[in-house]
Amino acid sequence: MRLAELSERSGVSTATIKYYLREGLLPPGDRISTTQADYGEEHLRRLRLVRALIQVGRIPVATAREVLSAVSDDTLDQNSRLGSAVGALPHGPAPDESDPATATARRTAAELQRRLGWTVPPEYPACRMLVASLAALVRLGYPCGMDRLLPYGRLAERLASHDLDLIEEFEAPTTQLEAAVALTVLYEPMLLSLRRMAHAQESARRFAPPGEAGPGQNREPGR
Amino acid sequence: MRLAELSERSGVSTATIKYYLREGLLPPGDRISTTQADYGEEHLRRLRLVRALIQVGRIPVATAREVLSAVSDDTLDQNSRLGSAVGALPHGPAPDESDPATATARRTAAELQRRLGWTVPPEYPACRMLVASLAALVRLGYPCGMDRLLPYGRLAERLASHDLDLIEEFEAPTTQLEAAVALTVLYEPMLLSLRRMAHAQESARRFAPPGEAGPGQNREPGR
DNA sequence: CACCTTGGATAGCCGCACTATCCAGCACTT
DNA sequence: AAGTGCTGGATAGTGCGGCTATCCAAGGTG
Repeated sequence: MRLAELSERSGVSTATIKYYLREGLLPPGDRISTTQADYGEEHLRRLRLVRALIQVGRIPVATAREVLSAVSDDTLDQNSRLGSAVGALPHGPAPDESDPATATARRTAAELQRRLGWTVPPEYPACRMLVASLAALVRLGYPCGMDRLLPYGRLAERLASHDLDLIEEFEAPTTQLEAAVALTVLYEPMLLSLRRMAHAQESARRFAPPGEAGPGQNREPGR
Repeated sequence: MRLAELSERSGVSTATIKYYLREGLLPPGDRISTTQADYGEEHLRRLRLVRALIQVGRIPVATAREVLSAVSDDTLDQNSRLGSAVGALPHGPAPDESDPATATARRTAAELQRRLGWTVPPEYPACRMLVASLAALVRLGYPCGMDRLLPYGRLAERLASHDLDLIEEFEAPTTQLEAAVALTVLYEPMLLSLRRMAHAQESARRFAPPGEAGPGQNREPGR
């Protein structure tokens, strides 16, 4: 199919598709002539994935390119590719080493891992992200003792186990990797929205006057 | 204290503090003379909160202003303030109504709520965010049946219950609201990093050759 | 009294994600 | 065979968000 059709079927403007092609998020189409190229179903799939990562997963364009190129990097084995892809995801600002709260947070994270029996190395991006988040809480004076963190950790373990079961259902290596990335990234907003909904629900249950039916009202959505 | 000292103690440049003052994220200091103002510990606390929301929670400046002004809006009762504050948080792009996947996602979300016994109204921002995430998964052809979603929902319930226990420990109404916002926003990156770490851990446990100790290696952190 | 700092206002910068304009080469109609 | 309208590629521009730099006059300081 031509660019215009790809655009129509995906709902993405031709200008934006050209931009993604330039940025290497989408492989170029098969050249038919000097001024014409052909795109297949595979391009459509990939484009939809890119859009989902960028719009729903809120991943920067440059990051999406890194993630996707790691997925299809056939110089690495399956495991390394997954590591590279997930490691390339954004993971927030680096912890501020000049802040004493960071040191506290690092100790807390290490202790948490010990209690959970985890062995994720501290330089792993997700681990740094954990330290940065904990440091922010410490700095604000909110308690984040083991009693708070352990339940979160155990729930995370159950989520992960559940996610990997799902991923193992895919057979083809690249499909499996794509699924791993898509599920890591796209389940994140889902998980967060479920948590916020559960907050609303539970807070209504606890605090609302008996007459009211649902959670409290909210203001207009931002975007 | 003066602006310079506030800057030094918070680690935020004076230029940025001035910017926050302009944007209404920080109340103005007590004017001592035409050219001098005095800031107290409360300003420092608030500034740290703002920084955490923006840097760790990745909330846009304009949104942070809305959230914080809702927290201290004394024309509303406690419950409405919480609703406004959480409702003002970013919740991603609106679902694309022209896409049939959105309709599917909406039905799935409704069914999920029914099965969980939740009654969060569909116009609630978190609910729209859920629909948008589900629609993206549907569009990509990934299954998201009840068997996948229910466990996530039940885990979210347990997280929420745990979070509200923590929030109830705060006494003063405004402190409690601040805590609610801070914990909603700042626990999100923590939860996501724990999930990613658990992925790494579990994936190493399942797939790594017996000799290896920890999860697979990753590339350099982005920021 | 000379000098330095402060807070306030304004304008500028940078990165990111697009978007608009041009252009020459096809391809399909008539 | 000639017009006409699309095609893909290149390049430059736009809008926004989050700062950052510069300037200024009024105060405080030694």
